[in-house]
Amino acid sequence: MDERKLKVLASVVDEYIRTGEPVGSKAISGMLDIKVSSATIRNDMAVLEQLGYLEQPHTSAGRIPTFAGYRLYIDKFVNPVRLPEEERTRLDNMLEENGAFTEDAIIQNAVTALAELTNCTAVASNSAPQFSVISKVEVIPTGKRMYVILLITSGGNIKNKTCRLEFDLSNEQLDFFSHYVQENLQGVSVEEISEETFDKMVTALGAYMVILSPLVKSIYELSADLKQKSVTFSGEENLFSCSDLDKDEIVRFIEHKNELVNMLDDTFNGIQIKFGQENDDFIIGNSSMIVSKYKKGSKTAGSLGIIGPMRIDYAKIIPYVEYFTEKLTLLMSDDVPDDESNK
Amino acid sequence: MDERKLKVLASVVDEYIRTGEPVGSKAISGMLDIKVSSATIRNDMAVLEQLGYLEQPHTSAGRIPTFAGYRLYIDKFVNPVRLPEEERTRLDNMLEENGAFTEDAIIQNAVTALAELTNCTAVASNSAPQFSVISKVEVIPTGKRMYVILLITSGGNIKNKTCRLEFDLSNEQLDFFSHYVQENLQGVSVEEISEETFDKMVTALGAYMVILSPLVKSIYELSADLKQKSVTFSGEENLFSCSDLDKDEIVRFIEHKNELVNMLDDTFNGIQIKFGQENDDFIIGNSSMIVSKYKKGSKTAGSLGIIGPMRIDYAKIIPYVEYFTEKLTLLMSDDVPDDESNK
DNA sequence: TTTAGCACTCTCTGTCCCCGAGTGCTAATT
DNA sequence: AATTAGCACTCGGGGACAGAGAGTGCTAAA
Repeated sequence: MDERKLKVLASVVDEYIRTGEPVGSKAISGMLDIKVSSATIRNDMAVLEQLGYLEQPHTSAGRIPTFAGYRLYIDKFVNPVRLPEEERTRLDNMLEENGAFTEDAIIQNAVTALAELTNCTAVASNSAPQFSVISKVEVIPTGKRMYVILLITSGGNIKNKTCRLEFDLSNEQLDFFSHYVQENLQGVSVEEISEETFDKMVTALGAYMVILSPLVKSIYELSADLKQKSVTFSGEENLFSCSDLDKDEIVRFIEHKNELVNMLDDTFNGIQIKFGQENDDFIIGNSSMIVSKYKKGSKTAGSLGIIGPMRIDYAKIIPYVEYFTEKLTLLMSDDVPDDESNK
Repeated sequence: MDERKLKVLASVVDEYIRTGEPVGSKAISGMLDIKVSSATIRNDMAVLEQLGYLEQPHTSAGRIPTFAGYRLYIDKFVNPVRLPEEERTRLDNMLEENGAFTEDAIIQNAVTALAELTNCTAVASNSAPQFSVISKVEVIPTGKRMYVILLITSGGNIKNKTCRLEFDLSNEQLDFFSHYVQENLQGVSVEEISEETFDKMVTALGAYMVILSPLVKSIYELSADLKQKSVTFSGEENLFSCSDLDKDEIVRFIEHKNELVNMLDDTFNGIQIKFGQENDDFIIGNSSMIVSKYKKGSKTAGSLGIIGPMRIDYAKIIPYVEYFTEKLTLLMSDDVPDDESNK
């Protein structure tokens, strides 16, 4: 593969990203550093087409990049810049806006910021709660036979659930139950909680289970919630302003957006770029997803990235995604409340 | 206004709702119970146009209803049916799905159900928390200098906020503060909480404020949250499948959906139907909003309804909105946790 | 290997024209 | 006075057609 042919490919992609129109040989010959005629470019483009990097919408039109063309372009020609220092501190501030001390809030901030910065749809998966430790369990009576169960993790995630009992609960019984769950759940990592944990609990509670089962069930559900990967979105509207994307596909995508969880984490480390092929069911054709993973301690805790058109300024966006995931990794690992100093 | 002319108007609206095409005189003459020629209908339609109930997209097309035409049609011809008993119990179940004991959860269920049933976008405003009583305030230490403030209302609304102190807090200080806020906020209605409440608190805490101010600030923010009207949406995607609505307007609407709060409650009691005029900025042209209010006790607590195309089956949807708001009024007023029986 | 030249292809745009649906008006009918 | 039949008219939509323009592939020369 010729040096010049690569440059031609790059120019086609650049120009196509800029204008959205198929690019002709004449336009290219005018913008290359080396001076060659349009006929030469035509020959090169024919070869690039043969190799599968370019295609023609119809005979008398210019060329547009194929998936493979974009891929090669990104590999060879996109050099993400390092964000300048002042931009970094600006982003840091965005992440910590509104006193975001909890993992959820930080991720929410990251997703919101990313959507704003890129004018794309930003998305993050988060299974960090799974790698946290339960730092608090509270059973709070709030009314006649009504209780709120509160679970707080070392990452600052807070989950609550209201439940109603079938029978009255005496203060002693409540104390007994509260102590039991505190003893047996506080300090336990979310990962470790299993069916067994609850089997044990049921056994330990014995005859009390008749009364307490809604409470136990709620705790069970909350802990299941914590184990669940969650997905956060921001800027879904932005998709609609990309003329390249099919509105109906966008709607379908938004309706099924939660199914994205699985594919989000299905990546290697580092920046990943995926294209929306036409045959993928709930992914938008001509869309591009730029994601990277973040960690909590040594474990991958989730992914963060954007979804936009394939015709997008990769060089500008990649650094943002990179920086945010780096930063999330830091914040997840260091900046979480330190639970050994609990009261 | 002639009896027959009214029937003509009704037929035009019916037919236009069914087909989405302008309706001609011939079609009408074939579907009226009285036998009249198309020429007669033409004369009637000309009058109806003069009166502002119908309009013509262009000279050689049929007529379509104007806003006034729809309005008259709804007033005179839409007789909402009473939902059959089995449908009512089905809806009741939808409202209580997933053990929805809290106001928020019930409203969420109502909105979701309404969106599903009608294939429209459902929306609800909720200022019920404002009319509740604070039933619990908890200050929960969760880590080094980290605390969670928890506010629970009699309606079962739960709000929490994590905050970080600048200085260490001793157990005694924490107890003191916890007791102070419990004494002074529990049992107080959310409405009554004001700047004064916090002025008093600041005075009472005196020198402690240096340490405690983040906690006080958090409580302040949480109580402000409770006072705030919130809006809940469901089924935004559904708007996109109405061919009558402009996609760009839908996007603009979704981007600004929170601004709907104000206009939502700006209605009389009972079913209200509003049309999206073209000049309204963030409202979708050709859209129709069917809303009704629900109460908590004697006070209006919010509105519930749907947004869809003007060409919609009013007779079918109105009963749903009516039933849900009736039901919400019941649930808000009776079915909330009863706070005088707190532990 | 590159380039100039040329014939060719295909889309896009505008024009023209006709068809059909629906109208308004007039004159006749009930 | 109200209704109807009849008729000329209007307007949008769709198909056919032509010309312009952009871009190509190929050939032959540099």
